[in-house]
Amino acid sequence: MNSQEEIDDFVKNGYRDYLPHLTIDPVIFGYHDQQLKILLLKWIGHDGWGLPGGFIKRREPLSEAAHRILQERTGLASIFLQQFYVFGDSPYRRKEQDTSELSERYGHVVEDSWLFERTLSISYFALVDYSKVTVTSDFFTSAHQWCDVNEIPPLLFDQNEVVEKALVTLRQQIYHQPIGYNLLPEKFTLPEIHRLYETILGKELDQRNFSKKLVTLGLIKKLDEQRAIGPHRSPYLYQFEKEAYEDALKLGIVHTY
Amino acid sequence: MNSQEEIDDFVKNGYRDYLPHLTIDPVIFGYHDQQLKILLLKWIGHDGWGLPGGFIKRREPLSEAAHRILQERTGLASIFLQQFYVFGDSPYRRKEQDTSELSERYGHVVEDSWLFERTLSISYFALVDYSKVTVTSDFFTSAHQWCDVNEIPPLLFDQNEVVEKALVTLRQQIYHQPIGYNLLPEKFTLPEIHRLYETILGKELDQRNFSKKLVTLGLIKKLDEQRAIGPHRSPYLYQFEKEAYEDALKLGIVHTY
DNA sequence: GCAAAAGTGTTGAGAATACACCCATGC
DNA sequence: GCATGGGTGTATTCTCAACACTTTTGC
Repeated sequence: MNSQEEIDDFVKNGYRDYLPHLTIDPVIFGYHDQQLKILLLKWIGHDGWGLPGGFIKRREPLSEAAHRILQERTGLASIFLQQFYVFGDSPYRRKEQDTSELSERYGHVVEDSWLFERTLSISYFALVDYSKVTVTSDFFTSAHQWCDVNEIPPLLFDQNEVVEKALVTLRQQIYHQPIGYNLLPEKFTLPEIHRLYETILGKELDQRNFSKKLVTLGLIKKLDEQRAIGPHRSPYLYQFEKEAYEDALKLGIVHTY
Repeated sequence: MNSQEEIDDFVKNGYRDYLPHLTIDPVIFGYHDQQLKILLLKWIGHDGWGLPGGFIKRREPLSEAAHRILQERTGLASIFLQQFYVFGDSPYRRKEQDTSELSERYGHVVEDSWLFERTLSISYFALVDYSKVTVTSDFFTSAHQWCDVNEIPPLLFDQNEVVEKALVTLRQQIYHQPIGYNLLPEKFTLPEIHRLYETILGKELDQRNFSKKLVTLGLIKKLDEQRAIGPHRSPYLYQFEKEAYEDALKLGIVHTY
């Protein structure tokens, strides 16, 4: 959607293809090299940064919409993506915010559009390796950044609360969901997954206890291979045991953090 | 909303007051006398039973809408009510189901209405004392029942899945949320809360370990009073410590079940 | 005194925590 | 041989689970 006609049609008639009043706003966590960041976009018509987002097609299953929106924005498919809350306590319309920049870029004044209606936000969070992502911009977004989770600026609407809740949920589920799948190579070392968990949880984890726990729970499996990493001892390689995560989730096994 | 004009206006023009494509469908758990039930309604136009539900007003905060719908249906306010999931993977319209009974009761054929559009369901669960509830019917519902959670019949759409997920969530949160507040008197006995937890969890809990746990966690506090209960030893009274529940939730303290 | 319900403590097993030294590799 | 990072075991504490008898009350 980049030509002037397409945008024109979307602003005027998009509600024919998409459900109004509802957006999917994923908090996309990106991990790389011991840094945990989230993807923020600069939306036209707003000064600050905000979450990516998109609309649901009229006949599109919700979870499909979430994956589509993520893929359109990041190019990534088959990603861990989970719904965690609906934010809908703000009854205001977008129009009551600022529409002048949209009007300016759009070429003429936008008086009314389904885009300005009140929206409820169905929030998902996802985990990606941000070094592998090429963020796609569109007409409505003028910039993007990967922002460290400890340095989130004030965001649009109630989105700081959204991000906070996403982070809490992610941390709660880290031992129940196969969160590392997209962030580590298929075969990885203990130090790698250790750093990943420390980064996501934002605190230190005892090296020996950590590996004991993951192996005892059966979440990972030691392989009979090592990786050469230069002038140091060669670490063993491990693999995820996906079934164990699923069992853990079903049985409600719970761990301390 | 019971007069013919009101219903007429709602069917034709309700979308002016309410957001289309979205319903709030609370799973209302009712506890009384060691029984855990859910409220089911018979909706016109459908053979089977279904969950209660309602629409969100255009300028109404989401959580307010949830409480309003619960109150309209049960008469109860200030109830424990929590959002737990959005179900939206079915892309079908209601119209593709059966509208003949609505047409029949409505007096003439209903060809098209915003009511038949595809809806996503924002699901909440609530806990009430069903002996204190007077269920309110309306034009669209012809009967209601409190149905034991172990004997749920096939429900409309994907609502069996909704109920199942509500029950799992309730059981997971029973030690984190002040779930007993509306179900027990302000001062209650250990056997009372013990029976409540056993009923909700659907299994026996060791009497001694159970009370130790609740007291150790600081969730309840022993009072210096007893209650006379006839020809038996008088049990002590206890009170909830609401702050402890809130701390438990924040700190992510976790228990086995 | 008897029937019915409430109250109370201990033990053993398993899990979580805290903690420090030796090993492998490439230069 | 040395610098760097990886690997490994044990002792202590705490939490969970299992388990049975005595006390109170009203009749």
